[in-house]
Parts: sequence; structure tokens; C-alpha cells
Amino acid sequence: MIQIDYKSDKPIYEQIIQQFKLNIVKGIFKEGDKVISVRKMASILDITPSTVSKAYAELERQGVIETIRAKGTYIAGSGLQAQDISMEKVRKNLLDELIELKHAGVGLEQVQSLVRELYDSI
Amino acid sequence: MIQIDYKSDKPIYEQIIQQFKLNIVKGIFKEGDKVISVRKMASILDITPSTVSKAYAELERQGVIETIRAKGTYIAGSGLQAQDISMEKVRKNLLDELIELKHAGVGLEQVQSLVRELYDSI
Amino acid sequence: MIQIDYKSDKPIYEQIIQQFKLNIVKGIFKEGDKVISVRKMASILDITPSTVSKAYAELERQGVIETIRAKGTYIAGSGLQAQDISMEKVRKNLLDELIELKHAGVGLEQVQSLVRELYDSI
Amino acid sequence: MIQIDYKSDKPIYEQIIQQFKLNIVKGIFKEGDKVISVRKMASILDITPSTVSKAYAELERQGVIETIRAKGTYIAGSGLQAQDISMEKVRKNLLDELIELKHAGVGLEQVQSLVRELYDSI
DNA sequence: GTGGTCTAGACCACG
DNA sequence: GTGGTCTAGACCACG
Repeated sequence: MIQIDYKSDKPIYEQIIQQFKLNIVKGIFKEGDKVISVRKMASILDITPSTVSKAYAELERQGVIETIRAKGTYIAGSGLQAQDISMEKVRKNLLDELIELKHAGVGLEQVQSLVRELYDSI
Repeated sequence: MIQIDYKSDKPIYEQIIQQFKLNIVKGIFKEGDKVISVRKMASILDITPSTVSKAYAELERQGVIETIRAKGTYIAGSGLQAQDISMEKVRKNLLDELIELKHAGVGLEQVQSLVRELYDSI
Repeated sequence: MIQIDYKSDKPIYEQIIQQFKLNIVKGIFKEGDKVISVRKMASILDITPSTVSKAYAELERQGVIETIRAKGTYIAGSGLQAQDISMEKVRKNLLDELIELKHAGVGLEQVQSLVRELYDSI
Repeated sequence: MIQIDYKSDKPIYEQIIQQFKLNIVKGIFKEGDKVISVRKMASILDITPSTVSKAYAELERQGVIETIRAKGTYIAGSGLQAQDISMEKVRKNLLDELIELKHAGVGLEQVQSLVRELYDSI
């Protein structure tokens, strides 16, 4: 369910966050689903529980999951999620990549086609 | 010419690299233009020279600038540049942002429109 | 009568305690009223009886309810209750929120108006 | 500058956050002031750096401080801060204390007077 | 059993 | 020197 690239320069806790969002988009994680516990996730991924904890805390802050005391963690409803996205940050990151592409001589049409391909692959 | 956001989480040397590419795309920097020296750039931006050095080294590696011994550094021709772009990395980063957007419920058409807007603003 | 927010970070037993006080203030629970048993409350709220037990024990310690051996539990008279409030704790918690508000630039008058609104809503 | 009550049930990192806000309100910390480094704060308070780090991360999320890469951390402008306060949470916590007070028989006027006293003491 | 807090470090990129 | 990430745990309240 959760694929971690240990060689990536992207922090593990960020990879976990992204994988959660990916699984939700793909319909693998559905609203109300119980999320594997911090300890179990940690032992499966063979990382320390604090790293998983950090990811879960951020996911909760973003409204992606909800924690119920001493019971566990659950996938939240999609209602909460949409509003919390930091569009400003996404725009900036997107702009960074587009500068890279435009500088490399890739035209808007090719970019659009790449975007479509990637978006549909999600 | 070079705008640095010191509060950004993006490393300063990466910001310099990006600003060079942006200036080239915008036509502000043209092939054969002399590039300000490491020391001058460092004093203008009020940062340590080694940071500028790191940026220039990477720009040279990517074929964006060329250093001619004892003469100085120049903007390279666009021929060299195009091939060195790391499409793999751009794809990955683009995918990251698209996951974020799709999870937030932003549809492909809206994404395309955002991409067009940003691309054209460059 | 008793509303529990299972997603809240406030412990369930504390929520029960507060709901009792709220019901008494609102006149829904009156002196001498029989209080539902631990087991019934637990099954109604779908929580473990020990949690209800913990709430009742604290309510009794605070003089809000009284247990009469083998007869059951009852809402106590208001005489007992007033004195047991931990003003020190309330002051501290109140201060915490006021610091938050003052830091956010909310003036005393706005705070007073908010306090009035909330107090009257109880 | 930063007073920690090690006996308090309030987490240390939350106490640090609150002390920052208090110092800003009191004018002890001013916009642009350099904030003591994570390591120094940790050694002064005799706690582990990760706890200070957690507090700083949350303060940054709230826009109270800003981190400049490898240079250090600074008190942010008050412009950013006001908007980020979670009024919902403050309202809830305030309501909790007001229920406690109303249940204890404390009238609105007394509450207002207490609020004034505490607010002015900040 | 659950997540939250904290310890006491290590290693890292950045500047 | 700086903050960010991660380790490998301990202890805790809650249920």
C-alpha cells in the first residue's frame, strides 16, 4: 500500500503523506477506513515510529486522517481536505518545474500533453 | 536581475540557478553575455561566495554557462542546454504536484488552465 | 443528554464531566435526579464502563453527584458544588486563551463581547 | 525570557510556544529579533533539542517566527500572525472554562471582571 | 493497544 | 553553526 523509496532525497515522512493522498485518489483508501497503527506501519516499513508519527500528525493537520483517542486513526471525509491544500505552495512548485521545462525548450503544448499523461496515470 | 528569497526553504544556490534560466527564457540573459563574477554576485546578494560558486558550477555542468579561463564566465548557446535537462526529475516533481492537486479535487481541465497561466507568465 | 465527540482531543471522561455540569446549569439535570448507571451510560455511549466510572468518580469528588450505596447515584445539591471548583486551574486555562487572543490582536472589548456571547449561550 | 514549568501537565513544547507569544505581546520579542538557536535554547532549558525543534516548527507554521536557512530564526512581522489563529479552538476552550465557571455559580459580571484582570496582566 | 511527548543523540545540507 | 530528518527507544494517559 505504501511504497517508500529509501534512496530518495524526499523525506520518508513526506513520502508517506504523498502515498496516503495517492491511495485516496486511487480509491484504495476510503473514508472511514481504519489506518494501520503507527507502530505497525513503522515495523512494516522498517523505520522508527517517530517518523510515521510525524507523517500522521501532518496528515491530521491537513484533514486527511482523523485520530480517535486510543482507538486508532481513520481516513477522513473528503469534505475537509479540499480546503486545506496550500495552493500557494503548489503554484510555486509547479512554476519551478515549468521554468525548467520552458528553459529546456519544451513548448506549452508538449507540457500540456505531459501533464495530461501524468495526471491520468494517478 | 537575480531575486533571492532568503526566507524560502529553497536553497539559495538553487534559486540562483533558476533565476539564470528564467532570465535566459525571458531574453534578459543572451548567449555570449558576460556573467557577473562570483565575488561580485556574492557581494550584491550579500551571501557567501561559496554559495554562488556552487550555483555556477551546477550551471556549467548543465551547459547553461561557460567559463573561459582567465577571461570570465559567459551565457552559453542554447544548443548545449536542451539536452542536459533531467526530465526524470522534472517528471517526478511534476507528478508530486499533480497528486496534490488531484487529491484536492482539482480536475484536469483546471490543472491545464493553471499550467497555461503559469507557463505564459514566465 | 450526553453528547460525546469521539474525534475530540478532549478525553471522553472529561467530556462526560462537562456535559453533566452543562446539563445542571441548563436545568436539565436537577438536584435529586437519579443518574443513569455506569453500565447503561457505557452502553448508550458505546464506550467502556471504566471510562464512565472515571467520570462519575471525579464528579463525586467534585460534589456534583452523590452515590448512595445499593440505591444508585443522584445529582447533588448545588451547595456542595460551588466550593470545589479549582479556580486556580480555571484561571490558568483562561489566561492561556487570553494570551492567544491578545497575541492575535484581539482587544479587550472584543474579548468581553465574545465572553458574553459564549456565557449566554450556555 | 522563557519560563518552563516542568511539573505542568502542559507539554513543554506548548509552553515554549505560549511563552513566545507572551513575550511578543509584552514587547520583549520584537519583529526581526534573532531567536536563540534550537541547540542553545535546549541547553538553557535543559531539555532535548527535538522538543525545542517541535515548538519552533509549530511557531513557524503559525507565522510567529521565520527561519532563514543556516542563518537562524527570527521573530516574524505581526501581519502574518493575526490571520492564523484558530478561533474555533479558542472559542471551544473558552467555552469549556465558562461552563466550569457558570456551573460554579460565578455570574457573568464576575467573569467579565476576571477576564479583564487576566487580560490586563498579560 | 493506541497515539502523544520526550529523551539523547546521529547525520545531513546549507552557508 | 544552523535547522531538518531520523534513530531507537521510554513513559504516559486514555480506553
